[in-house]
Amino acid sequence: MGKVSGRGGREPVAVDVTRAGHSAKERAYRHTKAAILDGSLPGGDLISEGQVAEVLAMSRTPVREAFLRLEAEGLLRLFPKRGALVVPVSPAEVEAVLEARELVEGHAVAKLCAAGEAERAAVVARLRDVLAEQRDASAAGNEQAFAEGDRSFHTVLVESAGNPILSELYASLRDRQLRMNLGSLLGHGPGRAEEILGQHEAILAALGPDRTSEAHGRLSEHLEATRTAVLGR
Amino acid sequence: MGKVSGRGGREPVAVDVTRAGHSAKERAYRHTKAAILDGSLPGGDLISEGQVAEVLAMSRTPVREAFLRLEAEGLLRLFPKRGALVVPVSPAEVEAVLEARELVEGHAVAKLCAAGEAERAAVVARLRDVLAEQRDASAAGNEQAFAEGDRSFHTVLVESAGNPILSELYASLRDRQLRMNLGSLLGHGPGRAEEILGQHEAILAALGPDRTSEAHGRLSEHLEATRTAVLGR
DNA sequence: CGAGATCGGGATGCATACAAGATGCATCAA
DNA sequence: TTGATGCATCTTGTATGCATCCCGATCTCG
Repeated sequence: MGKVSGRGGREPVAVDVTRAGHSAKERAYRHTKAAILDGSLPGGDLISEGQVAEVLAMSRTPVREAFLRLEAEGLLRLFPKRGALVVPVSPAEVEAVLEARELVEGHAVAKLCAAGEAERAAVVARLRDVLAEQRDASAAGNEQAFAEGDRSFHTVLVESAGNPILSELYASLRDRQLRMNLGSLLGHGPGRAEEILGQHEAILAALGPDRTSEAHGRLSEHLEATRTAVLGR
Repeated sequence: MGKVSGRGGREPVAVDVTRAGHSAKERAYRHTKAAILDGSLPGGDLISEGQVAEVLAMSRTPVREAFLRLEAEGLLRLFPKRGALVVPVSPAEVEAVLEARELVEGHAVAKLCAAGEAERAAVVARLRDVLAEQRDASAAGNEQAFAEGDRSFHTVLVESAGNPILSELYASLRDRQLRMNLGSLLGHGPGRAEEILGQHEAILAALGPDRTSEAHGRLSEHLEATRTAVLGR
């Protein structure tokens, strides 16, 4: 294991566990995706395989595959012989993403409400843990950790439904929304964090048998707040 | 897939693979996808880029990209340095697909019930057209046309919600389910076709304001029938 | 006889080469 | 001045070569 390739020095060989992070394709994918999500590559930009390949010191081949994958995720749009367009975030897309989110999360919530006592308790426990972490992050003023906690909360919720297809879709939705939050999540003050925490708690508190519609309502309120926050109000 | 506008409707398929003029990548994609969906490549098979490339008389590069795309759609699973596994259809996947379908279609139905009179009437008119075609196909014993009509019916329904993300997901779900229907849709007699037509009519008839739960119920019944049919009962 | 080393075939991962489409601009004719 | 045309250049599409990796069959040794 850990053979140094014949060409020039590569990165240090780390543990070879399932963490497939050091294939060129993966690096190209992560790099480009990160650049799109954090706003380094603004929507509307036209980028080329060659650019990225040069920056990452690799050939166009892995970059090409990364682009293809990003197109499937809806972050890039490939134009034949012209280049790759960083899909701009439109209000319509914001709406579509939030609608899909509400649909998927609402389904998970409903399923959870209808689930057996034991299973629901287990999920609720995990949600409480995440919520506690998020509360700590908020208190510490750690925006990054807070955002991750937010993602975890919703992800745990969705995955409790046990449907891989919906989970995967949801992950993609979150990624897309990340781009939209750029100016809004960071721009709003600490009051926003408190609001989010409160809404998460409300959802959590409403999880229970025969309370489906209540839980769904709380979720809708939460996403509605997100909507107004993202749309810049 | 299949744009309804533009080129003529009933066309002898089976040519689109050999049709030059499309890119090699596209040909590789269609060829492989068709082979998976129609059962020529059974689930569990391990195929290689080289095989397909040789059959289609092209290099591995476009085939590689087609494989990547098919993996994103959940039809292939790529193993590093090993090959591409045609994902076998498991009961769990059937369940996941049907659950997701019900979620998306149910959402569309609910939205349609809540929509304005004019818009709903327009969609209903289109659905009636499709249903009529499907009825004709059934009467003519044209399995192929009947299946296409079925697909159209549900697709029109979903697209009426106006959410591209959900529409795209739905298309992918239909593709996956196509594989599951191989032995079931064709195996069942004409009684099944009548049943499907009746359920489509029932859904159509239940579309209206304040009838959301009724329409949803009809839809659930329809999908439940599909479930038992697909699962071999 | 069994367990580990070894070797060969097959497949992928990536780099590189080449061809062709698309675009913008300078040039030229009317 | 204006519009058409040809060219330089950028970018992708595809082919091909090589290195690497994985797996199974065989061989060797205890």
